[in-house]
Order: sequence, then C-alpha cells, then structure tokens
Amino acid sequence: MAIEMKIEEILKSTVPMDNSKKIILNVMYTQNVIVENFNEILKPHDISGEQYNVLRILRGQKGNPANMSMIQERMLAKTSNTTRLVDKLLLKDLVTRKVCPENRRKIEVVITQKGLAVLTALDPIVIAHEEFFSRNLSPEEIVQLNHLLEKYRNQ
Amino acid sequence: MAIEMKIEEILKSTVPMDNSKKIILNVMYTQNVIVENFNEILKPHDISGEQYNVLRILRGQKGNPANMSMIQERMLAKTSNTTRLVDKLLLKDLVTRKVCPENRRKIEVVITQKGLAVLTALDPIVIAHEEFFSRNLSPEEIVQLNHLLEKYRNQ
DNA sequence: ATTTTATAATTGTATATACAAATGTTTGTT
DNA sequence: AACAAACATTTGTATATACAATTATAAAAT
Repeated sequence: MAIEMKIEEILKSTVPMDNSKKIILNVMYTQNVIVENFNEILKPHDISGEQYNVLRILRGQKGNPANMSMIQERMLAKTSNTTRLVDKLLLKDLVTRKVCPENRRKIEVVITQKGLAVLTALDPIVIAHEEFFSRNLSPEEIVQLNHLLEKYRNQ
Repeated sequence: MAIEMKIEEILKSTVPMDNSKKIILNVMYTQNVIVENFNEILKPHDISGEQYNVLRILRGQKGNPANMSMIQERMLAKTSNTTRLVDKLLLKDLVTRKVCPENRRKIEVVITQKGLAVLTALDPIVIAHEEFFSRNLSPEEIVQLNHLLEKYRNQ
C-alpha cells in the first residue's frame, strides 16, 4: 500500500477537486476502508458488522433488557432495521427476545452467555483494529481529527 | 439540531470511549449523516447515490466509453456491483451499453444526453450540499481535516 | 364506553453490499 | 490445433439499507 495516498489519486480523478468535495469523498472512502477491514475481522466469527453493533449495545445494558427503539437510537445507521438484525442474532442464540409484560407493545432483547462470549473473544481484536488506524496519527492529531469531524457534521 | 454534539452523546454511550474508538465511530456516523442528506437531494431526481456516482464517473470520461472494471476502480465502494448499477441506469435511458468490438470481453458504457441533463440539473445542488457541511470549518480546518483523514487511513 | 391518536414493532419492496461461482473471451503454451 | 491460464463481466445468494405500509397495543379525548 502506498503511503498517504490522496483521494484524487485513489479515485483517479482527471480534474482537481474542491476541498469541500474532497472532505465528503475522504469521509466516505475512509469509512469504506474501516468497514472492509472490520468485516475481515468478523468473518471467522460468523457475524456481520451491524450484528456486532447490536450485540455491543446489548452488552452495554449490563443485564437490563433493551427494546427495539432503544437499540435503534444507539445504532450508527439510524435507518437500519433492528427487527431483522435481532432475528439473525436470535437464530444464532446470541440474544433472547420476549414481549415486555408491562407494555405489550415493547420487546425485551437480552444478550445471552453465548453472545457475551463472542464479544469477549472479539474485544482484543477490535481494540487492535481501532489502534491499527490511529497509530498513524500523534495523540494530538487524534484529538484534533475527532474534534474536526464533530464540528464538520453539525449543521 | 444541537451544536457540535459529541459522538458519545449521539450514541448515548454509558462508558467513556477511547479516542481511537471515537475516530472510527465519528467517521462512520459522519458518513451516515452525509449520505442521508445526499439521498434527500437525489430523491426527487429518482436516482440513488451509487447510481449518481456511476453517472459522474461516466461524465468524467468526456465522451470516451468506460468499461465495467474502469468504473469499478473509480468508485468509492470497491466491492459494489457495477453490472447491476449500470442495469438500473440503462432502464432509465441514462446510459448506453455495448460490447467492445476490439475486445469482446469488455463492455462500453457511455452516458446519454438524458444522463448528462440529470447531472447538469444536480450540479449546483451537489455543490451546495458539499459546502453546507464544510462551512462549519475555516479554510485551514478544511485542509487539515482532509490531510488527517488521508494520513489516518493509510496503513 | 367508544373512538381517536400515539407508540412500538413488524412486514413488504426496491436498492445496494459482500463475496463466491459461473460464463464467455482472449492470450499463452505445448 | 488443443489445452491451460488469465481476463472481463455476469449471476446467485445472503445480508443490510431505505422507506412506506401495516399490525398491535396503550393512552387520550369525547
């Protein structure tokens, strides 16, 4: 892999790009690189990135059940379909699901021991993945990149 | 919308996050915000973001035909399925497609006048979309964000 | 008490991603 | 010429996104 390849080279753009366009493409392409890399990590564990994300949210509940809308609002992709993701996890016995007795409209989803074991196995690998990319930056640059992204996206 | 909402608040994280993890989530979430916003723009024009991307690549060819692998390598999502995207564009008469006479394995895809007209109509809206986000940053910060993203993703 | 409104989740349909397998064509080797 | 390898694209299958419509339950209004 080339060192610090610019977005215009990657996309083989013929014309020079405006910096505003470059940010959009840089964010999109960087997300793609991260996701592809993460998918490689998850593949042997037989879960997808979105399924991992749901499990991670459920573990964060520390034993308390989560309902569908609660999971949804903690997900990155706000339009993803929680029902069907939980369906897939249920088939693999990584979560349980039952109707909430207090409010029968709600569904209580809980991570199982098997689900927790998958996350525990993945924990060190996930941390390594996170640090794999950020080791290219100094601690100051890491803080700065987070700050700039947060500032950028807020309309 | 709140001003400069941090990723931990958005995802309602209960525990503080490592900065390396924050970058991953910030990139993913920012990409989501950009894409959702862009989809809104495209909706009245009846094309998807990926279809727009293919049209943009074809226009960049300036009349020369593009083959499938050429389109593929200029796309952001390197694993997206160019055949099926071109299929959709063909149904809407936005592109033409024929077998390359010199090498019958290759396919020549060209944008039509109708396709060019769609892009022309979208041009000012797309530029406004790009600037809508980057106006939150100073010119120096814009350059810096591009630089940090390029540095970050290169393993 | 009945009807309306709001809430929570599910289902349906089209599109796109991810990846492996298959098809057709060209090039290289013996 | 026949066969193998490489190349370009297509097809199949599972998963996920995007969004609208539907179902079921609860709360509010009359």
